[in-house]
Amino acid sequence: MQQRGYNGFSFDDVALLVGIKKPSIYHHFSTKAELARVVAQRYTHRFRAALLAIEGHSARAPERLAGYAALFEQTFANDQRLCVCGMLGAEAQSLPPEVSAEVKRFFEANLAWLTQVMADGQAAGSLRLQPEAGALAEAMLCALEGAMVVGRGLASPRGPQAVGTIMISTLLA
Amino acid sequence: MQQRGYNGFSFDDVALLVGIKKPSIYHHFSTKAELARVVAQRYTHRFRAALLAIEGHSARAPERLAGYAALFEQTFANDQRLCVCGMLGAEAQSLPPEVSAEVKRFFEANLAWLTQVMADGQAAGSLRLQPEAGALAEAMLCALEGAMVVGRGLASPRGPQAVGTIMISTLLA
DNA sequence: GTCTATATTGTGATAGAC
DNA sequence: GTCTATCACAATATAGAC
Repeated sequence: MQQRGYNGFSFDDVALLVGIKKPSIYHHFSTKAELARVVAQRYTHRFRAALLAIEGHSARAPERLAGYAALFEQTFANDQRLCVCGMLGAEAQSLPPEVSAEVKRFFEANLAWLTQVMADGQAAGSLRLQPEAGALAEAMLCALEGAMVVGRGLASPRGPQAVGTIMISTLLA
Repeated sequence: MQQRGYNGFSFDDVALLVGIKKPSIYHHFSTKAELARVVAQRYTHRFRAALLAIEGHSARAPERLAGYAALFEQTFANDQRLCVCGMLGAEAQSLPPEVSAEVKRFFEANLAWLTQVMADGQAAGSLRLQPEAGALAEAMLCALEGAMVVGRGLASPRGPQAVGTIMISTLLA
């Protein structure tokens, strides 16, 4: 899904990848939509865990944002893989509703976390006060998701970390 | 292609859309890859024309950037359509080479134009001097492409114009 | 849990008439 | 330039044996 998208992968691809035959997949997932929904759900769950790890590791907002960008970089550095929900977000209009609903939850969780980080940074004096925290969060998320798409389109090794660094430098107080 | 992506649309969809039968399409495009390549090429060509129009209409960098963001907004406002090359960029790893090559040209042209606008703004004193113009251009492009993906994923009416406005306000001197 | 076999539909593409 | 008819194949999904 990260490499070819929901419409670009088939049960045959999955079967080849995990080493079982195509019909055996149906023992684990009833439909393709259900498989994609679970993948997106797990991805969001692991992403939330990574956000908690950043909070434990970094105290100040700029460092937390750098850690956040590093999450995207780790994904992209692995053969230019896209964020699962970035890829699915682009395909949202041709996705089963239960899958796009999961994608929506991912973005909402990211915006909520980023908004809190931005607000903390503003209160601590490390981040600029304008625009408001929610707007800064939106810009950061869009820039990183976009960096994966553009980096892939350019077939460029330059990934989200580079764009994240640029964004942070414009966000500092 | 803007709504469902390269892997998400078929010749049947196109036939229904333009009102001819599926095989008739082959009189105009020899393969699906060729059709996508031409669509991306035309899109890039029209986008270049729109950039020239912005130059003629706005003189200062901030206004030109607002006009640039408005281009993305116009696309997105029409039923949350994605930038053709943003959609194809996400799918790049499952695209025929001649199509992804066209996508690459689109992003290169955008970065070149944006970099010039940023450099002009820096020289005129309207835009911040750090980071360098090329980095500001990269951030702006990624933020706008990402805004379409995230906006779609969130099923939100909030589009690239809103994110563009946020970006510009962080870029002002 | 995994398999073989198969149903059913969709898809890119071609042949050849008009 | 468009059509009907058709091909070859790939897709999601099911039936039923082991």
